[in-house]
Amino acid sequence: MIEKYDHIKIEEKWSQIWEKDNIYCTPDDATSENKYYILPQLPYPSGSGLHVGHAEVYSACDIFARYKRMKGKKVLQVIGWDAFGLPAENYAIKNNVYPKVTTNDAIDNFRYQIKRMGVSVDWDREVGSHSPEYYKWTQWFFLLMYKRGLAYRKEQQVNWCPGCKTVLANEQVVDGCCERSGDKVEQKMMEQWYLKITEYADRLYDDLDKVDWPEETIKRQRDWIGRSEGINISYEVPGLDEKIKVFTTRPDTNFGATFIVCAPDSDFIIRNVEKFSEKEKVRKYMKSVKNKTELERMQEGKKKTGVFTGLYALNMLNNKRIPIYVGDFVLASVGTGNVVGVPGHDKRDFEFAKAVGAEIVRVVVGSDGDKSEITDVKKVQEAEGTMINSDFLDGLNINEATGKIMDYLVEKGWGERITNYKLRDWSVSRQRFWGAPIPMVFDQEGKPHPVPEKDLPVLLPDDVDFIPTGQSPLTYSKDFQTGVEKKYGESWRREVDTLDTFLCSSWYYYRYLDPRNDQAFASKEALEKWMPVDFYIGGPEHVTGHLLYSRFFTKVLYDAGYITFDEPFAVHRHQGTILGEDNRKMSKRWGNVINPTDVMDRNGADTLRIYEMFMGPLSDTKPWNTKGEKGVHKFLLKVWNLQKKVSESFESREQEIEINKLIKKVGEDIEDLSFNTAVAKSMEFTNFLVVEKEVKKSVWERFLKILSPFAPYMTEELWQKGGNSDSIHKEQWPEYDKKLIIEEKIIMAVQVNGKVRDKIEISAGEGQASVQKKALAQERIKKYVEGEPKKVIFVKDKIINLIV
RNA sequence: GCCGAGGUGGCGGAACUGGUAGACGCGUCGGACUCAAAAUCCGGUGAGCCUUAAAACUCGUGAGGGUUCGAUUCCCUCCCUCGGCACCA
Repeated sequence: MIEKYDHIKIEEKWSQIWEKDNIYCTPDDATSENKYYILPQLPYPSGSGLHVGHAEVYSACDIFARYKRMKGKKVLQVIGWDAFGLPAENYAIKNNVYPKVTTNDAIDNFRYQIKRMGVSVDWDREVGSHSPEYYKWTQWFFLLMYKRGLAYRKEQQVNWCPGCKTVLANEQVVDGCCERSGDKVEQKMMEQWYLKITEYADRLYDDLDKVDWPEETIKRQRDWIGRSEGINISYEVPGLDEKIKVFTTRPDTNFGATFIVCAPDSDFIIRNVEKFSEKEKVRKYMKSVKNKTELERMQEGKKKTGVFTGLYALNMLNNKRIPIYVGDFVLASVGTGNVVGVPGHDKRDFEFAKAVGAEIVRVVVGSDGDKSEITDVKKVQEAEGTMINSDFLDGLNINEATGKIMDYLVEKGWGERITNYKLRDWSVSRQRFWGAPIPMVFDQEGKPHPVPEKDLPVLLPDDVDFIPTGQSPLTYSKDFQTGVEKKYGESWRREVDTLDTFLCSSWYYYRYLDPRNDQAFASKEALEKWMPVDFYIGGPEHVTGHLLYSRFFTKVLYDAGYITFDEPFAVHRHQGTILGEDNRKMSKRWGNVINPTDVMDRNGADTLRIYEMFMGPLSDTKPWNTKGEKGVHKFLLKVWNLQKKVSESFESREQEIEINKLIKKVGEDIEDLSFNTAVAKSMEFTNFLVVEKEVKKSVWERFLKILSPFAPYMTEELWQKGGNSDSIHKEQWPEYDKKLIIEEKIIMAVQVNGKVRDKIEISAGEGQASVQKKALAQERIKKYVEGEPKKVIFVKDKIINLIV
């Protein structure tokens, strides 16, 4: 009799042994050739503990890590904590507990759960972004940016969350609301620190060609950067001593331009409003727009409004005078803040033309050949087409015309080719406590100076009142300013804002390489050896935030000469969302939250790992099913019970063939991240062994090996029970024999007129003549085929199709 | 509105470069074990038609069309779901 499968006992036992033997430490003999760096996204240690979504990422990464190790790679697998951030601080405000305390509790809990899952992490390299040893380097990165002219202070309209009482980056505003609290985000003028990510827009856009990321992720990031190639055209404005400049990507339609519209807050308007003959109306309009709240703008939707300035611009292409308007559909921050209106070929321009009564001219004919007047929004022609009413452009298609007129405008000195971006500089100041202090000090005149590197880290003080006032809580800390005057000068003060936590997570993958280094964020040797990350799993929600920022940081490091590569993540994949059993997002509100600890309690860590992989493809959104979880447990039970059939003397060619096929299939599936089918095949194999009388020992041992990345605990137990004294996790991935997995007999479908009518057994590689003869001899085929078929389609080893 | 991903049994999902659709698991039905239940084990299970049963046949991968000996897979049109962006000129 074999003993019962007691997952609790087995898992506790091996956890301790593995930890004692430190079997998952990063190998010393790693080189840049044989290394493999696996990175699960840095988790935020929330108070509610590990989520099944985290467990999915760690399972996938760990299976991959274990597989790579067995294939001879020197694996670095690590974990750390994105420990600063708003939830801990909000909790502190409510319950008056210091964030450091709650955060460290949460980390302890996460660490315990991840260890219990059997994730083969090198715990000596654990990092937390809230430790001074870590944020010293976050501050160092800020100073590096500052030294390179990439960090600057500017007063500007910022996104302000009234709930969190802090500024947000564009990336943290979702549908006009704060992504954390859900409050409607307001616009506010504030002086803030910015990082000049826009300087890297082109490289961030182009270098996406170098990485192996999901196509849609690359596309989304490019859309976010929003590069558009166009031209700035300057038009003379009679009666004004300056020209008006507009940005357009469609200069080909310029013969159809009938007006210009400026944003109410564009530089041109602000500078010249006094000179407008209609200045009263314009001022009134500017004021009314300014008073509009975000909400009112939303409600008004796309309704176009505007007023005439009294000025005209001269379109030098056709010497037409075109009126200049002010309209709030034009955004000051885009292009030059002024647009040229071509109502026949841009819906927004059409709507504006209708609203103010401007002329509409057709200059492009689409594929439908329609040359009629454009009288309705539906007729606005924005697609490909051929130029008309456009002088020397007539007859060209719009792309040729665009090139030609750009050259012409540039040559005449009327225009300048320009690239425009949607990407804005990254606002990094936060009026919150629980973050890394910005390492700057202000002198008597309020001029900022960087804190010298030797004075880092600027420590977060303890004497802080968390009640949000809109001022950073650090403003009220005495400790924080203590000694500043002595160190830097009379009435010098520290910057009291903290850094956006996305700065902490923009470089964490470097710290793992050399986590205890106090001379550098990581040594040159470590960086050279381990980077770039070979495999990175993270959520799709970070495409335009974290992933973009990390790439930016890496490029800055590259330019500063610290590293020799300029993309951090060679391969990146996303995990999908795991829904509750009711197909809704897991939430306390719905009471449908599945807790990984409960799963491990009832069925074990191995079941948790395998079930999460078996649910479906990694990147899919998929619902949890507790019954399915049980099915996986049953599978492990079957494997467990097989141990009694293992026999050293038993021989079986069939088992030999099947295990060889399985080794091939599981290996390939892991490489493709098709963990679900790898599990399915292992189940099939188990079902096959269940009906066997005995199991050949070497087949059994190879099976345990390929199952070990998925079920590290049970396979270790069975491995050592079977007489092995060292860990199964130090074993190599078994090789398969190509000759053995070639099918000898094939069941071939016989089709008549494309419909399957029968199946015959043939030997592999059998020729057409022989197969056809067999097929025609079948009783069921005879029913359909009288005499010779008209035509026969034969694909070797696949199909025979008889056409009658 | 635009962009992206995707629609396969009762459910989660399989299916190589076009070649036996529905692997594997769940559920369900029937059986074994049991005084009984749970657990476990064995067998059936896309729909329809017919039926005591079996065989056979027909239909089936969101809808409609096309290419092909053959389409879940390729092409066109449309519908729906999810995700992203949202006056970006």
